[in-house]
Amino acid sequence: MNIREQITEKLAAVLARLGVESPKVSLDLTADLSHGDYATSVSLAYAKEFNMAPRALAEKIVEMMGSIDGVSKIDIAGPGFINLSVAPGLFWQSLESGRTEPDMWGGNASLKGTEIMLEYTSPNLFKPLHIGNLVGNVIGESISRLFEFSAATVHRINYPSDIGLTVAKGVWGLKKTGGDPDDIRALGDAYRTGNDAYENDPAAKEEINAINKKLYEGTDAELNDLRERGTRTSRARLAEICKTLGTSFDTEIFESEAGPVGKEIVLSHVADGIFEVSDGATVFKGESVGLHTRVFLNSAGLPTYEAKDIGNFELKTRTYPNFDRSYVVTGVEQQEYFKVIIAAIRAVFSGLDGKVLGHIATGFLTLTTGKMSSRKGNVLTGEDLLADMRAAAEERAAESRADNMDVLSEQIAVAALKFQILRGGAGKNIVFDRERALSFEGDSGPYLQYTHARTCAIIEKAQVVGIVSKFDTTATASDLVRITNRFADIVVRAQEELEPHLVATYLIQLAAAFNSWYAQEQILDGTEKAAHKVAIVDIVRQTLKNGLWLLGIPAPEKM
RNA sequence: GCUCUCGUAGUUCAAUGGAUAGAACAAGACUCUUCUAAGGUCUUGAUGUAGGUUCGAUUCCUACCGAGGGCACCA
Repeated sequence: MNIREQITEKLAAVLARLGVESPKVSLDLTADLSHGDYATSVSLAYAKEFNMAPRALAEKIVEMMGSIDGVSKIDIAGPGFINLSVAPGLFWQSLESGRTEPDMWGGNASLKGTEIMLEYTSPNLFKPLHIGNLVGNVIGESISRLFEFSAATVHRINYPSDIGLTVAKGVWGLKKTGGDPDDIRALGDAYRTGNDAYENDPAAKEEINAINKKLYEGTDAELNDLRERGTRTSRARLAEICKTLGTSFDTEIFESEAGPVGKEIVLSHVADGIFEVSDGATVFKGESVGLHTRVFLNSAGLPTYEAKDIGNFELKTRTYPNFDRSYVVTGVEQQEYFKVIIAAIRAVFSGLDGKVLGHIATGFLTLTTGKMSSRKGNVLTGEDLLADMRAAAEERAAESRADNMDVLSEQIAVAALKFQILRGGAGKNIVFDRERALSFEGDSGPYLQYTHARTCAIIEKAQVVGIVSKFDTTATASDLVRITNRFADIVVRAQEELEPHLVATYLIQLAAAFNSWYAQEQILDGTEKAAHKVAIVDIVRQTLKNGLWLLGIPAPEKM
């Protein structure tokens, strides 16, 4: 039992003795370190129930709690908060455990034995990676890692669209341009050609619709071949980008597979009334559960996106029948859509009681200025954005100490991009400021990387000088040490709330505290205190490293 | 029309119903003969409006104003 649980339990016991039935105990990390490490407002919350002044109740609670092992100080402050300070010895003990098992530092086992399916990224093949897909990838990957850091088994699932209008536009474009379907550039040009034609040329629109139909039927060998090859090319490109971004999927489910499966399931649940036929279409009436009606099979009998998602779910559960939770990460615009889909899934599939089915919404990414540096002058793609970051990073990387400039500039670019996406709440829209992201200053991914690289440099130098790092367990705990030790608490909350930004803001706080300390303190000062200070640097280094990993941001050792 | 998000310094973001609403950027002033200045130190500056619930509201409720999304055969 950790200190937090001990305090919570003791508080609950005291309240119970005072006569509160099933007391609610809040125990928070203090916002201000001068208030101690943990604070509770129970005395304010229960003051009225006891008809006592909050401070008087606080005094009574504190008196009844007596002393707690590992708590060095209990204060009553302000209107009646009870502030608790953790004994320094406990910090050193905790931080030391982080140095003994560095990869586990900050992690927990709260989801041990839990199997989680997480679907994210889900791009349209034949089309360059959209910014929305990129945002989904970044957030999905980070949430995956948060789960893994709580000892869950995570299955990363990609659900690419390999059939439908987008593909038809690309295939039409390939025929028109005569482009090589094995060449990613030709494929991009073909898609753009098809997309423009679809919007501006009515005749072409009809041809594309016809191609779409034929592709669904799968009867035209030439079209099938173009689709096949284009899909392969596009997937290869996607794999490269995912590698850069640090994602590796366990399973891919294609829209073309999900369609027929979903259609069959929908048809088999018309008789039992889950789906009904309305105006020739097969629909799910969401109104009964406060939602809206959606079409699952259109009047031509073809599966819509809705039915495909039913099929997708079926295919996922065939692969991972023992899952406990299933999440899909997509843009907020699909929030209402997924409420209906989840309701339909719960109606259709049995055995889902007690299982979590969730939709994680990500905000839109827009740019501050109207000027986008799109390569082709129209829409800024996820790839363009990454390339932009990369170009700027190369300039900085050239002045660095890194051994491999190419690797470093890519790492910096990924950090800059991901941090911008992960610094705010997951469902909030992201206003991407290119100038700021490219400056690599202030609160940013590269700032965190730089701080990490700085800690690495100190550790390396300490080794050269021959210092054996070791905590002085009699020392008092500085703010930096106390902040560092909060890592595990932050991780738990971020995982429970599915909010990577809690980790991001925490790391900024940690890095700022470290850099401030670093500026005042000579670490390798030649005294016996150096061993202690190096140990602190080492655990800060590990915290930054593990925290960056949670965000999916690489942590280079030299910059 | 119905419905879901969201309105916090000039800008971009924080604040699990709690203490003095935190950062960063921008502006200005300092700071590298000392372990990485992508750093550090200091100064200025904000809760859309009106009510309500509460010991306490940026947070919860209602209305209004403003921005964006969704609402049947597209994905």
